[in-house]
Amino acid sequence: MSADTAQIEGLDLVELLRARGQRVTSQRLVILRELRRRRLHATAEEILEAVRHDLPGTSIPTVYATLELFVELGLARKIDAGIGAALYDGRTDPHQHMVCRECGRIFDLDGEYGLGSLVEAAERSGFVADGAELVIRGRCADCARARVS
Amino acid sequence: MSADTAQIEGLDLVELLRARGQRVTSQRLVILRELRRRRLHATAEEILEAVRHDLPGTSIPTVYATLELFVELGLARKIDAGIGAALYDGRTDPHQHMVCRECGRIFDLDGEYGLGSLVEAAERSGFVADGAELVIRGRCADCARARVS
DNA sequence: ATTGGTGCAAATCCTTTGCAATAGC
DNA sequence: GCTATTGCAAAGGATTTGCACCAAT
Repeated sequence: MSADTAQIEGLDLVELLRARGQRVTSQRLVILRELRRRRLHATAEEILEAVRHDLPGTSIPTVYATLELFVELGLARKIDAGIGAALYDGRTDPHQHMVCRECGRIFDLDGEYGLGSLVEAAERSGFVADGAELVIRGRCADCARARVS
Repeated sequence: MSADTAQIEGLDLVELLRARGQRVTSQRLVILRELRRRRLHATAEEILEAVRHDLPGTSIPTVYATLELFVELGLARKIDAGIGAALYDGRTDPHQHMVCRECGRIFDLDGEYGLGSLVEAAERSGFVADGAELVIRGRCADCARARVS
């Protein structure tokens, strides 16, 4: 992997890895770039597919390991949307998710709103929270419209 | 299955099934009773284990089908806690869940708190919500204590 | 008598593991 | 050179499917 690729594409990642004494590999750089390029959340399989062009021969265990590493590093979120596979999300700012029961698409819901008070209630019970993930289910605007007409 | 079992154990279930033209089977009655007896949420496998005494020969596909039916009927909630298996919860009143990253136990968090405003925000975007499930992750009181000392 | 439910076995899907080869440090 | 990472193949675990039999209506 060339030095300039690292400098252009994955500055924070390189720093984080160095700080932990972990290695900077092309798989890690390319997978992070792909994750960030997407607007929508992706499954490990989708990332593998997308990355195949730049990194032929990449394997699915590597994709899983890399995505889990990113979650640990705070570079990604793992979303359990209740569709078969886990989704990985390059957005790390506070936002939640809406899953359409009909078309299966997943939408972002920006902002924190009242989530804080639930987490506070959790902490009042002695639980030390370090993450909260809300999944709202229902029908997306498109599917709701189609159903009425 | 005897008539009185149905009357004692599963009144609402019987009515719901009749209304939909579905059959009242001993599996459905026993699995619902078991789900309601538990305080903690159970996996399909745990329900199967617990039900084996009253219903020898019950199969895991039946347990899954029955639990999914209950979710559809509003008699149970399915919780995707991010531990391998799905959990089924006989409590249907509003409450959320806390998952301990260390011991893996799952705790109830009662009340609605601010969840409503997030769901309202979802609806403002055109999404028609019919369910919301929050999973808070972190360390439970016991594990947090053990770690400090 | 009909046909919806069930049990069984096997398939499928997602994710993880073991191990030899490779590449980053 | 040392050892973390990788790729491969295979295992593992959860859930679903296909189909013949049974039991509720």
